[in-house]
Amino acid sequence: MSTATVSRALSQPQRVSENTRARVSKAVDVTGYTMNQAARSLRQRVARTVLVALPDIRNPFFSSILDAVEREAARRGYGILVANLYFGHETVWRLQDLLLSNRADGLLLLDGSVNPNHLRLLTDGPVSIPVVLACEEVPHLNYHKVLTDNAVSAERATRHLIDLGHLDIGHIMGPEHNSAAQDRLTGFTRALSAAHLPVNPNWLFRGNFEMESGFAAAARFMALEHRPTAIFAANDESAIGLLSGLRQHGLACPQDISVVGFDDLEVAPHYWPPLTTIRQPRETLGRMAAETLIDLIEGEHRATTPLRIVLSSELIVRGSTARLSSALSSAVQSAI
Amino acid sequence: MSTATVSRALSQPQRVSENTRARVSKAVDVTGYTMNQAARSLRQRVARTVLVALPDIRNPFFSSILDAVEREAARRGYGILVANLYFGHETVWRLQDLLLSNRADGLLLLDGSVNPNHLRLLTDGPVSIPVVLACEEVPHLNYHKVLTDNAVSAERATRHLIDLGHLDIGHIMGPEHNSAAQDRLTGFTRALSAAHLPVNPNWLFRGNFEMESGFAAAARFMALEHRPTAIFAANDESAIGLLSGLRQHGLACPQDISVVGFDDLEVAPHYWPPLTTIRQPRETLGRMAAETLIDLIEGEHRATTPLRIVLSSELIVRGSTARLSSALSSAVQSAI
DNA sequence: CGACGGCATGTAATCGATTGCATTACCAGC
DNA sequence: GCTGGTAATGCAATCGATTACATGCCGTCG
Repeated sequence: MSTATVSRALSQPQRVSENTRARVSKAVDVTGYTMNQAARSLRQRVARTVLVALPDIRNPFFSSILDAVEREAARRGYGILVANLYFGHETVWRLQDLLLSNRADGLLLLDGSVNPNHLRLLTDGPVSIPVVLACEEVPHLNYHKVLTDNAVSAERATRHLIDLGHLDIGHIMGPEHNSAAQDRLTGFTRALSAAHLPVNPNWLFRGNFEMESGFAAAARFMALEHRPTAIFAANDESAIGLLSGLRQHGLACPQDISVVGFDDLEVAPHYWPPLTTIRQPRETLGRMAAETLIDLIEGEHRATTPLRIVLSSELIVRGSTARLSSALSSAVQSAI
Repeated sequence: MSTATVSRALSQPQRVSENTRARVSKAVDVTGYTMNQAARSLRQRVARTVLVALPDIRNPFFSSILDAVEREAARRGYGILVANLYFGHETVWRLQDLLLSNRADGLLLLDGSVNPNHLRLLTDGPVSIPVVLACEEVPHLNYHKVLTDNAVSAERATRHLIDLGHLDIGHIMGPEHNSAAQDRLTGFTRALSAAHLPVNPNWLFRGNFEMESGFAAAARFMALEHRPTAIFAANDESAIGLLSGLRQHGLACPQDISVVGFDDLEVAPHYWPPLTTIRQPRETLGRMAAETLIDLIEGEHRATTPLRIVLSSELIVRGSTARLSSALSSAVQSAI
């Protein structure tokens, strides 16, 4: 039997006779044969691997998306190669190398902080590499995207604070060049405007999505002469850092201050106080992003206009937010 | 110029003349050439990729190790392929496939729950695959290992509780077939024995390293007639779940109960109360594991007896443990 | 009966980089 | 000027699976 027949028996069983198929699969069992992937990749010019680039793999938010991506990829016979970009501080060159050298067939980018021009080299170069953006957008790039509606969700979270009677509301922002952070800020200001509340620039704290930045914001918060009674944090980690910092300064949540987070980390319901937050459909997001990318690699959406899949998220009300007690409302105080 | 010369210019620059080297690197710049990794892998029979198999990538403990591994691997020109084993529930077959099909050159196994016999097929088969175990041991396997001393650390953590005057100490265990969990249990009982304290089987709560299992343990804890005054949890996640559950039942930490965790997750210092815990050198562990594996792949430690690198960890005392107030000591109570 | 279509299989080229061996070029020493 | 040695380069085989094309076989239909 020729190698060609064996190859066909394994990859296109319907192309060979019943008999041959049986003989081949028996031989495979006996010898423990496994196909050499390098040879196949070389010939087919395809790696059956996707490159996942994320801002910070240690962050459980991203790693649980990665988990979903891995599962979906495995289901479709793909492996995943992981690259950590450290919030865009790592360059895209390394990615380019991995992609052009035929180690990966496409890029799933979870980091909105990368340089759009560098990224464009990947898709607009001599060979156009399939790219899907997930979680975060990269400005001015018209790629396939799978996102949650950050602005709407942020607006929702902020309105929740307003509904509880809060009039003085601050925000812990994410990293400056991060689209998700920008969208959440947009939603935040939109909610305030809709309620005819001013946006006080002193109450916008720059953060970077990490716990320490929330913790640091607490010190700046305490230094304020006039403090907000509620804070919308751009993610759960900053919310937790903030709460930890405020507690050190003797402020109690939710009695003295209400805090809303974003992401619904695993720890959110078990934190004290349990965190009111926005739950993103992480599993779905990862799965759909992987699906979209693999479809793209296999030539599905090539011709169509870029997809933009927006998933909706959910406000989970827990213990870190409470109705404003009138004694604390500075607005009320000043009205008296 | 022949392709052979170009190949040599790129991979063994000292083998070609100054002049050729310059011409090649110029041409590379101009054309944006990147080597086809599949072709190289095929010829050299090497993938320059390591497979990292871990129990749960969503767990920040593992993902931060993964981060360190990725960094070290990248430094040495290797990519990483990630496989999630879900605490050994996924079989080793998929790994075997990846390894034998030349997609990865070696296995870094962070999961001690896999079936040792299946694993042995990888190393004792016709082709022996380099394997390094990290974090967790697999029983009866004499491979290279990079570990923290779980037993000693657990003993240390437990002794801390004893030193605070606690006499009734419980333990939230990890998954049954997990070596790290077993070692931590061993350390726990060793510390009790050394202090001539009995190990009360009612105070050993089976967990699985996840938050929910700690939370569930809280209910069983509350149902006890005679309750311990301190708990050593096999990891921070179970500690946090436990604390969350106990709080729901009205118990305050550390006034009513002291809790020690293990791992020093990022959230540990920001939890309430801040968690007393064991800090493992995660970065170092990941880096050394990757180093060892890549050395092994490149033929370094092949002949030598398996390395066993044990890293020491550190007790971090924070707010979740306190001296036993005599009013609460059941031992004291019964003595009255 | 002969032609033709469809199926199963074999033959050989192909993917792109590496590498053993052969060849050429160049230099030093006699 | 010739020889021996070394350095630089070229030639061609090689890795293992895939696949275009060719071949052979069988059954059907005009």
